Amino acid sequence: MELEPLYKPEGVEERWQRTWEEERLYHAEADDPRPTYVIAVPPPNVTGALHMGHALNGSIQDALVRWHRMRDFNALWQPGYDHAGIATQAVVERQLRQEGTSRFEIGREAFVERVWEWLREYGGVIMSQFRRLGCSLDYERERFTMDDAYVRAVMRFFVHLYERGWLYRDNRIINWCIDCRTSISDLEVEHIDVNDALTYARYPLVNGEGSVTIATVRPATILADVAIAVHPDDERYTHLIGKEAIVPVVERRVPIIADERVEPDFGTGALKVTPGHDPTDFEIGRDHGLPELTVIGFDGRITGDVPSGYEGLTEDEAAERVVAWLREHDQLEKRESYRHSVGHCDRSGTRIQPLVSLQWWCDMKPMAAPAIDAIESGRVTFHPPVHNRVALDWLKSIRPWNVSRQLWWGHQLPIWYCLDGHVTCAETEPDACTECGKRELTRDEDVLDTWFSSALWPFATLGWPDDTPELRTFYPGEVNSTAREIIFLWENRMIMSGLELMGDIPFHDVIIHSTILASDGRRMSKSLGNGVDPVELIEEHGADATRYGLLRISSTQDVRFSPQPIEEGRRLANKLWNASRLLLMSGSGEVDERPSSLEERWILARIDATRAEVERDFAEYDFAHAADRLYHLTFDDFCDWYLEAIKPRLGEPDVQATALAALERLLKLLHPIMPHVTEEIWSHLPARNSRLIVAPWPQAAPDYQTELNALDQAQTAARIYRRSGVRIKVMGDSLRVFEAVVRPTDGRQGDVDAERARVKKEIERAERMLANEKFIANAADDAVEGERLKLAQYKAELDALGD
RNA sequence: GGGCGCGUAGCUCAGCGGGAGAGCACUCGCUUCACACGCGAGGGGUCGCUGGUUCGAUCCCAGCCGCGCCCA
Repeated sequence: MELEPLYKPEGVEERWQRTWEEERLYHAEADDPRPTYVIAVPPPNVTGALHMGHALNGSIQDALVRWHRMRDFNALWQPGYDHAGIATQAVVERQLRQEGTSRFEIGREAFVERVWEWLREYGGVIMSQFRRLGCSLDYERERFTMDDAYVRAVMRFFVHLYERGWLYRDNRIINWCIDCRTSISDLEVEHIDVNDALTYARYPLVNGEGSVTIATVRPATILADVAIAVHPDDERYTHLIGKEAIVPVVERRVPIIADERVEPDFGTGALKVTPGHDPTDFEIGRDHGLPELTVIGFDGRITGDVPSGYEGLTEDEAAERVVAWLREHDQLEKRESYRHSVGHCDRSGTRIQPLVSLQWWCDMKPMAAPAIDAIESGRVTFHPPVHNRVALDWLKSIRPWNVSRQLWWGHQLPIWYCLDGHVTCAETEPDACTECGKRELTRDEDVLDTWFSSALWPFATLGWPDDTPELRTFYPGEVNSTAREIIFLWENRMIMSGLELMGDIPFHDVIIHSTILASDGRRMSKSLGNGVDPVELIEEHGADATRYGLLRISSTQDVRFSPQPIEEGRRLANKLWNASRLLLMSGSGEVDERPSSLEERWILARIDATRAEVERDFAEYDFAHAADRLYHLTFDDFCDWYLEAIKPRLGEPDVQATALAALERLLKLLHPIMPHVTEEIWSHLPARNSRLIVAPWPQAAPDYQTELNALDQAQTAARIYRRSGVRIKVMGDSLRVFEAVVRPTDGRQGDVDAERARVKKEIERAERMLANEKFIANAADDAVEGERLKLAQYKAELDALGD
């Protein structure tokens, strides 16, 4: 058989990817009677390209899916995309801008059509990149959150929540992004430290009784002040509670109130209350029945009932004018520099403008309660387990969710208003107002938060709300795997919606994988330009090597990217390839376990022990250790010991057959991590007409377990000989293995005394420990036993050195 | 402000109560008929610092010093 001495993944990998998909080996059927194993891929953004997080997460999920497929599960890995409302709309709006037009000029219908056009041309590249990584997603089942069927599920969900009374329209404070021109949820706000100025302003008390000084980072919002608040226990201000102060510039009389949310240590301890433009102030305002004035509009400019000259200014311009006013009126106490954390839009990076706006809100508390119970009872478990608490903390302090977005791309709210302002909520366009029967209805212009639809992913992709065979077979799934920042955005919401709509959790285990940082220790980001493109890694090293390398570093903590583990994967693929070459080129015709010698029983025992360990690793989602074990099994045990030991007998049919059987076991263990090279080698095995991807995972082989230490003598002899040239006494099979592997040369003179001295030192150490009465008395039994065992081994070694 | 995590070999990281590990890098020796993307040998670490618990601490506890993340 002719095989290249260097394994080249290019071509081979694509060929198997095509074959697997064409032979529908990725596909799962709903009427398959076997137990199911289901993972729904976290739907990537339809506009995006594969990044390192996707690649790692894909490697993790594919390893699990392939492993279960081999273990005879009906394994479904559900693919698809979300529509990424803000991101997609932004891309198309930019295109329109370049054409000199805008969405407002072409209108909503034409705009949405443009988005679809854009998606047809440029959208959805990630699935082809997942294919190139070897991910065995069931591509026939690709779903999109804007599919007609999916839209229907979203509408059903909305109406369901509305009928439950959990959806309501209210003027509340929102996170407004001036660039995206929409509200965003709390979770899409990123807090960044910025340098600001803290302005101390004196507010005179009514009736000339002095003044109270407040500190603010946003002087422009003084225009919307409606109160001064102090902490009820703050003795400096107790005498002021109940009195009134006069807001600068606008000369408004406002009450001085007491509220525990005021931080006495911040600034002067007196807080200007601006419910219209600050989340905490908004809460205080609601509790105290204060008005909610807004003076900054959706364009970020001053608006509303403000003194002349302010309207139309930017916030900074207005702030300057306010400060000038304070200075002129001797009400400016001081300004000092101040560094603090400020909310920014995580898409555009723009500073968030909190403002009060009429939006649709979802009361999350009723849905959070069952989700809390699911996690606390262990029905849903996060891995690593620290994240259980992270998820629970968020659920327990959950706040109303602003679900409407001022966009055109997405799921338009199924809400219609009649001329009298009555609200009709229906899955499809109603004929008339349900309250007054008027037939003239206007649909709410807003669309839903993208995550509102993503929350339905584990069951909407399976056909919900219809009662489909897929839904009955594949829900609930087993696992969801994602990045840390997605815990609240997605995992918690899927758990909530699954429990609410399906009456069951969507999955049992949530894997939170590590974040792969750039080599400088910072997050990979487009703006920093420090990212590494996984597609380039695949092209350079192969998908197998990339998968191996990513899994190898997928520890529980964040890890800096380095190409070394991927190169390690490439070497592993090459090693495996060459080990197979050796066996295949020796002209074997059979694959059968017929172990007759020490080293044959030993390698089968080693492979089987590793099988058990890898199973445990996979079950614990510890892919780094699984990869490491398989690397050392291949290099050290299989190649350096077993293959070297049998080389002199490779011409014997039984030896060949056993070796191929051992190789077959090894290939199976490696397949979930390195599917391509293993399938390629598998295809070269004699009489092969099946595929490794669906080959049965090796069964436990208890027969071999007794041989795990069989090579100890030969290995000890090899270690000593290679280091010092000293040959110790070895007999029987061990001697034969020693000679085959080490190939000792005659006449090499070793320093026996030095070796004896080294072993004696070890013996002394062990004897010293065992002579310590407190050690014997206090240490665990197996610790003591371990020392006795080591002592015995060293004594035997000394004996073999010819004492 | 609240919470979580991390500081172990030059680099990237395992280990987390009983003799300091892996891969890469480095040094030396091998073109041995599967593989030089290989084989063998080796150098290199007061396991952030200071205390404490323990027969025994890289591992547990407390404090400190650095670094990072999440939430508000």
